[in-house]
Amino acid sequence: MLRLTTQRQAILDLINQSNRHWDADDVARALLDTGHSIGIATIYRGLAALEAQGLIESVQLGDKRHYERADKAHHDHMVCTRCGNIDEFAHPTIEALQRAAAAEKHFRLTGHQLVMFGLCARCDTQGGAT
Amino acid sequence: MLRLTTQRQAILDLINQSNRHWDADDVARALLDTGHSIGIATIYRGLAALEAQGLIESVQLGDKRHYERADKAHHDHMVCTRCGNIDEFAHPTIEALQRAAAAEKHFRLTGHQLVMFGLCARCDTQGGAT
DNA sequence: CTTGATAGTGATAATGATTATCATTCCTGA
DNA sequence: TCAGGAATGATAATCATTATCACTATCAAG
Ligand SMILES: [Mn+2]
Ligand SMILES: [Mn+2]
Ligand SMILES: [Zn+2]
Ligand SMILES: [Zn+2]
Repeated sequence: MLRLTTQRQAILDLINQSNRHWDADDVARALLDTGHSIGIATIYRGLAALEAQGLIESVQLGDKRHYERADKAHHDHMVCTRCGNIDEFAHPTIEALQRAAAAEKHFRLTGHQLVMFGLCARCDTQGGAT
Repeated sequence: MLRLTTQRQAILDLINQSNRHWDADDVARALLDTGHSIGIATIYRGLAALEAQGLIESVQLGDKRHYERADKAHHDHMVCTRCGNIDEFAHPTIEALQRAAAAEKHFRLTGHQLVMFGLCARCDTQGGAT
């Protein structure tokens, strides 16, 4: 049975009280900054345990796994390749077409991941060249 | 300037004469099996160099980068979580809707990656349970 | 044909995110 | 109170990929 320990509660609170996407290191830094003492291994285990319980969700972006609140409707992500910002979008029609594409190939779809890369509005406006 | 050395030619031939997706280790094993002697570092560099020239393309699947021929039209991937098989599909409407979703958020789209996970037709038919 | 500059190779060390170990501590239910 | 499972934290281990570095291949002069 999953124990909601002090450490796990701290991780969960941190994530639930925000609207962003956190990797393990983000969480570690934030908790240390707020006076918590928690080992990095515990953070990894805590994140995995919380996700297994459906209390948080995650996306694999590049080589890092990012965690976010689970109380949001399904959505996909747009990642700014300049500032790293992660925005979200939902598109029911795209989802439906995915199911159709899977069905057409007799593929039993269990999950998907759609990531769009590019420049967020802010980065696009500002720095064009290097 | 890019030199198409013996090693790089071997990598390129291997990939071009196949229809599958190769990670660095796949390439290493295949080349060793056919009598080639090539260091793993050279394979990584060769794959990167060939991709930079547009001679091959790659997809990041999980924690591994997979390379494939570049002479195919754009497509996305469906990965069987049981046997690891990677199938492909193209869906122009999904692509168009992605551009629309990006435009709506004033996001300058430069690339995307759509991966569907599930069971391929064969795995779905056969083993249901473990 | 010698150079010299530059690119490429291969063995191996280093990196960086994540997992595994393991001794220790915390909880919980009998 | 106590035994056993669950969790923690420090640290070692993994694993794909990169970086180093000494050495070799290529090529364009001179
Ligand atoms: Mn999100
Ligand atoms: Mn492909
Ligand atoms: Zn940005
Ligand atoms: Zn399969």
